[in-house]
Amino acid sequence: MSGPRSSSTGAAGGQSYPKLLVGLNAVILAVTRDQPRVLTVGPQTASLGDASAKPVTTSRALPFGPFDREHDRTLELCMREAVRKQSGIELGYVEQLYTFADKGRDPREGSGGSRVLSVAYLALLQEGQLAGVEDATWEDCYEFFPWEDWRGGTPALIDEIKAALIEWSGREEQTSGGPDYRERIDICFGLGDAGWDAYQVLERYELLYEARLVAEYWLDRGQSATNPISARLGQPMAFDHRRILATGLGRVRGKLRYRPVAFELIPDTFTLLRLQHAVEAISGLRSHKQNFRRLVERSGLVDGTGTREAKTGGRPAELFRFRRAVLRERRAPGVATLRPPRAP
Amino acid sequence: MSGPRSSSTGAAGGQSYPKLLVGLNAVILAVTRDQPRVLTVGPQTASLGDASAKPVTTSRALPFGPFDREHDRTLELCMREAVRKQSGIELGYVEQLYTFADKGRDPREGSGGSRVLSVAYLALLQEGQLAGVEDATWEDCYEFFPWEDWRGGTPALIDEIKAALIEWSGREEQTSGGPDYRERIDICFGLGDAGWDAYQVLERYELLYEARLVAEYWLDRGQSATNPISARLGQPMAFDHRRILATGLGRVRGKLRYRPVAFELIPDTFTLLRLQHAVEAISGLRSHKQNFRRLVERSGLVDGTGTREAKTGGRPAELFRFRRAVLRERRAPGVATLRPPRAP
DNA sequence: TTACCTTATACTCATTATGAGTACAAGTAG
DNA sequence: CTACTTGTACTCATAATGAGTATAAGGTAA
Repeated sequence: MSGPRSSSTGAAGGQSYPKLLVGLNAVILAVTRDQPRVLTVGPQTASLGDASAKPVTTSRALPFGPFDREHDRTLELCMREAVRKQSGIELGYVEQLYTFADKGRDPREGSGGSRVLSVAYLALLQEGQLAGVEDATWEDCYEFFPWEDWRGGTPALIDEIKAALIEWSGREEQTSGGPDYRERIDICFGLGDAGWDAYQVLERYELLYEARLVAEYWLDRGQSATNPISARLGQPMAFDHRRILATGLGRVRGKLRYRPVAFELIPDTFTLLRLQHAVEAISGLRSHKQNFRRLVERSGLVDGTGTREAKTGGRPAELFRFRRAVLRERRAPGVATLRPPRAP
Repeated sequence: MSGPRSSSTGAAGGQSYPKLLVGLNAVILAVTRDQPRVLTVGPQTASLGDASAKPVTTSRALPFGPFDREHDRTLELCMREAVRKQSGIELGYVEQLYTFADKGRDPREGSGGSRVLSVAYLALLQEGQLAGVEDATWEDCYEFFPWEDWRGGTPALIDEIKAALIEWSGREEQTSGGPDYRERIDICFGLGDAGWDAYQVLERYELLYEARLVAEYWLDRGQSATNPISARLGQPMAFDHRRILATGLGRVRGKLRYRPVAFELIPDTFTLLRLQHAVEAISGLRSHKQNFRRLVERSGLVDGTGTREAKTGGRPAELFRFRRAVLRERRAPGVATLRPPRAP
């Protein structure tokens, strides 16, 4: 691989701006068969430490592309174009997610000192628009974050994670007299009375990384994980893509609460159960069916179409449609509360 | 001003990444004397259209600096350092805001085709930590967004803005048979039953820009504003900095609702009224004093200190302190509801 | 056909949250 | 003392929420 040449410095307006490499990443989420999916490409060869070492793991990556400052008027357009080229998908709902530029985040930086800055975007795709995926595949989000799926109750993994984290924090405090990791552990994994906060996906991943439990910690250092739990903490992704995915998942979960983004994930016409399942898939939480219905209907976000779904094995459900006009009438609310049921 | 040289293209990992200029911006917010403030530098000379034209207006800019990929491990550290150098301020609470790279957003791009990408950060500063500002000044946020301050009831400006927007949308529809701007106007400025949504600062600014009402629309095109209302729509800022500030203000307002960020704006020890005033300053809305107190106390976010404030012209108020431990106990809530009082 | 399965939808009920007040407490200024 | 200021405690109606029970409307198997 040819290293990037030494960068020149552009002078503009009396300020000097060192140049660096700018790329784009896309976290493209969808829900199919009631599971949350993320579009991935690959397998990527994740190289160890510096670029000269030989590849070790193959893992999936998020779709990415260079930012083409010649042809693209905006970052978002460039990203849409890159995704279309890479996977054949035409994106709908898109928002900017985060910009990543930490040193060492991309092994392709090598030791040449070059730097890769990535602007990550989040996109939501309606089920039914998922055709035409070319060199990409849809993966279950919870393959990468098994501890984030609480739809079947508290995942068994959670206790193991807690134990491993507490053990780690104990060791840390002995050596460095370190900060109170205990508080962070409590907050992230809901040990106190706080309970589980679905929103904090990134905080949890970062804590697991710091605690050296996820595979990426070791991959980034050219080693392999020693702790037996690591193998059970989900698939690693290429580069820092699992961190980016965590950022994206956390973002949608948060937004579900106060913006009607759930409708970006389902077809234009849907039953309330389908809407509910989409929300549950993303949030990783179950909700009370009757109350969910009440919430959605009262919010004025949907219009009944009068038609009903055929052949469902039970009473046929009415089909609804998202009512855009609501945005004008009330403060556009979300359709999720994201609270796990409280203990009795 | 010397134009940037033509950029070279770095090849990494088989991908080619065109280089471009990367800068950082900081939206630094604080509350002093119950007013929301933003730290600005300048005056900047905003040049017209391309770089060769002569400057026309002097306006304030957000603190900025180049991203130094040699010395800075992360974007955030670089930004903290740049702010320290430019203003002497040591930042506390910081979060990444948005990355801006639209073509033409920075006149320094000139016609040479170079491109400036800025990563903007949001920082909140506690009152009392504001000393030592060197080449920078604190400006009232509402100098830039006079229509965003509803603490004294609906601003008179709002009706004028609505009228101007409706007039514009009418003209637009005639010429281009355009989309229904009316709906956007309704949503942004609360014409329907939706009422005012404090959160949508950016959406409103962008609508005003599109409608050619704010000065920047004309400055960006090397002309001066024709509509008489433009002069009353607040101070313009350099480049696209008013848009960045709008993004920042909208972000904090949103976050007030669901995270305890208000405490980042006030001293460690405070009366509830001071907390309330900080929230009101940022949100631009008044709240009911007794209910605000109830909300804050019940949320468990604060601890009384037993001591009380001296010499206040009335009954002395108890001093409180933010209770970090709450983060462990419950889902960390905000201390604002951001609803304007409903009409009776 | 009926019994029984499924899923959908309606309604109830207790608890809590919210918006809008009133009442009273504890200081200062005259 | 009285008037005025700001702080704090309560009340009360209404709305939102969590957790059920009951009933409706389709299927299929005996």
